[in-house]
Amino acid sequence: MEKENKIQLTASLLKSIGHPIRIEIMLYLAHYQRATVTEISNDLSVQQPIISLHLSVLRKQKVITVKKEGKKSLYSISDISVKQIVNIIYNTRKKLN
Amino acid sequence: MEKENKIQLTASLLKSIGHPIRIEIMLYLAHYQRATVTEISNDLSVQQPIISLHLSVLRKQKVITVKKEGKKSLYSISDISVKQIVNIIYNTRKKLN
DNA sequence: AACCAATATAATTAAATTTACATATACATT
DNA sequence: AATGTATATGTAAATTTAATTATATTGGTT
Repeated sequence: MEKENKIQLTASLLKSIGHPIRIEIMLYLAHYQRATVTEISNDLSVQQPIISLHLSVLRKQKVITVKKEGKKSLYSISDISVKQIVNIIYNTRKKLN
Repeated sequence: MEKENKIQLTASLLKSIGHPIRIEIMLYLAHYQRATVTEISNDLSVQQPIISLHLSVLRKQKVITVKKEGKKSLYSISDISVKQIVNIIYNTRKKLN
C-alpha cells in the first residue's frame, strides 16, 4: 500500500472512533463482546436511528462487524488491536490531563 | 474523573489525531523526536499557517508539547502511549482492509 | 529603531458531520 | 395478508471543521 493511502486510512480509522457516542459503543462492545442495536440504544440511552448511523460509520471503517441472526443484527469489534487502542487511550487519558 | 468526562476526553484525543496532516505530523515527530514548525512545514510540503493550526489542535489535547528556544518552537510528542497508538494503528490498518 | 525570520492568530468561505425526525425495509408471528 | 419488532435510510437544519489568505506577534540582528 502506498504511504499516502495508508495515512489516509489511519486517519479515517482514528476519526471514526473519535466521537463520544462511538467511544461508548466501543467500550460497550468491548465489555459485552456482542450486542444488538436495540440493546446498545437502550443501555446508552441514545435513539435507535442515531446508534444505527454511528454503527454504520464504524462498520465502514471495519472497526466492527455485523452478524445477522433473524431480525437481529449482532455487532462486535472486528479486531483486538482496535479494542486495545480504545482501552489504552481511555486509561492513559488521565495522565495527560 | 467522571465517566462522561473521560469518554469526552478519549473522543477528543482520538479525534485530534484522526486527520491526515496530523497523522503525518505525529509520524514525523515519532521519527525525529523533535522538530520546528518550519521543518515540518517544509518536509511535509504543507503551508506554515496550516501546520501551525494543526499543531495547535494537537497541543490543545496535550498530545504534543512545545519548548521555545529563541524564535524557534520545538515540538515533540508528549507521551509514549500516544506514539504507540499511532504506530499500532498505522501498522495494523492493512489487516482490516 | 528598523528589519528579518519564525511562528501564531484572524477572518472568510467551503465542506463535512451530527442531530432529529420521519419513513422505509426486513423478518417473524398470528 | 396484516401486525409487530428490529434495523436502516432519507432529508433538512445546525454545528463543526478545514483551507485559504492575510495579518499579527515575538525574538534576534544589524
